[in-house]
Amino acid sequence: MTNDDLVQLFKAQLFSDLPLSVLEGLANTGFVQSEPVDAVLFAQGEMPRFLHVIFSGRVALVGSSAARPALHATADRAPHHGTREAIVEIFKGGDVVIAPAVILNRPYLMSARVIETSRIAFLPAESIRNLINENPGFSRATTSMLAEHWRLLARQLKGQKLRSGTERLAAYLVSLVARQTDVGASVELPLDRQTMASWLGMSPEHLSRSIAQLKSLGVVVSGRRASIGDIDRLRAFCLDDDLR
Amino acid sequence: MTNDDLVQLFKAQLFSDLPLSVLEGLANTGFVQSEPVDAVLFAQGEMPRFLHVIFSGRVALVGSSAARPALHATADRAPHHGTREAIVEIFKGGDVVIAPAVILNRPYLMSARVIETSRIAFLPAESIRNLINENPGFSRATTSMLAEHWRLLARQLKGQKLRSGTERLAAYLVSLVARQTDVGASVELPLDRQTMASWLGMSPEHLSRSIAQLKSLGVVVSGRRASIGDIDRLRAFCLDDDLR
DNA sequence: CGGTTGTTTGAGGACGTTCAAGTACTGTGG
DNA sequence: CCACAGTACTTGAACGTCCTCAAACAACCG
Repeated sequence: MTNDDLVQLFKAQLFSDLPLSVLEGLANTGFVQSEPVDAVLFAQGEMPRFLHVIFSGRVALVGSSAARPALHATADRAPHHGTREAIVEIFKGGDVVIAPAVILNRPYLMSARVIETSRIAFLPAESIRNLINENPGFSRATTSMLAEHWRLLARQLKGQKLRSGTERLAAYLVSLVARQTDVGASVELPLDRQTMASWLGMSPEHLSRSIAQLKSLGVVVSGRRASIGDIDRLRAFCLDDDLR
Repeated sequence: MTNDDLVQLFKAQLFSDLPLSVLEGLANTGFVQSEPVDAVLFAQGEMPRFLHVIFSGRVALVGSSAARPALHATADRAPHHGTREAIVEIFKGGDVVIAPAVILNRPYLMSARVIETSRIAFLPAESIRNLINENPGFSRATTSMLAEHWRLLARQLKGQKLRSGTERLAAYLVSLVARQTDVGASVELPLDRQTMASWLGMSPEHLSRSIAQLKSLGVVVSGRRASIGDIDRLRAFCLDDDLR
């Protein structure tokens, strides 16, 4: 691992309180690698071997299951794909990809797939578990991170249960704007439509129509740019009681 | 807090590694109380004042939002309720009710409502945060607990995104059977239909119909008893790849 | 026994998906 | 630069799922 990599690692929230010597020790047990789109970091059911720290790019957590056996079993008419998939979470630079499985040393509940070329550090699961046991500061940092992540998921689940598809899209746009520092109206969408649809929990077609619907609220989306006429109207529409 | 309460506290996973003296200290900062059905432990948006440990009974985490403003604004026809609600998680004896907000000292994302008369310990948030900082063992225990909880939610979210309502019901029944030690066919449903429906993310009416659908798979539900003819068939139906 | 509450059933409608076709957008080789 | 894929996105129509509203039952409690 180069010195530059060490700096990157340091920048990740989780490691930023670690004394340099400890961080170096940790870094030496791992390695850094570039991963192309569609690379699979790990698959649902596998035992975790590494904790993945994303330096740049984006990685999606994907849940999948076999396509349904059909209630009124109509013979074996195998459809073209055979699996249903849904993106459950998306991680980006500075994030750590699912500590829970690593910490508990239990099989992954989901797969991780690179959706934007990424540089990723692979830290051996064992090193991480040891560090948690031996370094109280790191243990506390982990606690905070997990608590944050829990809240992310909880917010997701809440949205999934009580917002419609179009409302979720609106909420997503609002969250993008919030993250941007630039004042107002125009945001860059970091995801393509397919990914976005899966992440928002709807079909790509429906996403398209949802976008069309939001036009009546002054939102225009074209390619990867979204311009928002009146953010407050959007906020009202998606029932944004989002708490930090 | 009585001695008996102390034992109960000790039984909760989270505290079972704590030295008795420390546990006593913690217990002395808090109190125990019985709460009737419909009691609200805390509301969405509030700052956490206590960590709640459930000794017995059941508590639901409820997300809520104002009812939608309607896209094609058809005047102000206020419906009878005005809020949409969804149960996001259900906790029972031995569980700790949402550590994340307490740990991070941030407003609750959801409300907690008692759905079955409960005995609950209230431990001051401040005591918990101090304990995490001062006691590495407790910090580690917290880490494990949060990791577990993350996985619970992740499983939920996954199910929500790629299972149909009826499939979720089937999965729920399967999970109930798994938890039971008694061999086979009959399970007691711990929730009433309303709560169950909300928890499974559907309307009570739809739950009713889903139950009816499962009859063709050999499941008979009547009142609070469900008898399952062939568990493996159920498992297959709901695409049960559930990993522990 | 009537009132209250909780579950079921039925009909109609909203939301969302699928399949199929059409329309950009991209890069490639001529 | 243009024609040509190939891919992504949009649009349309038909269907399914799930929700709402209203009414019928059922069970419980005074």
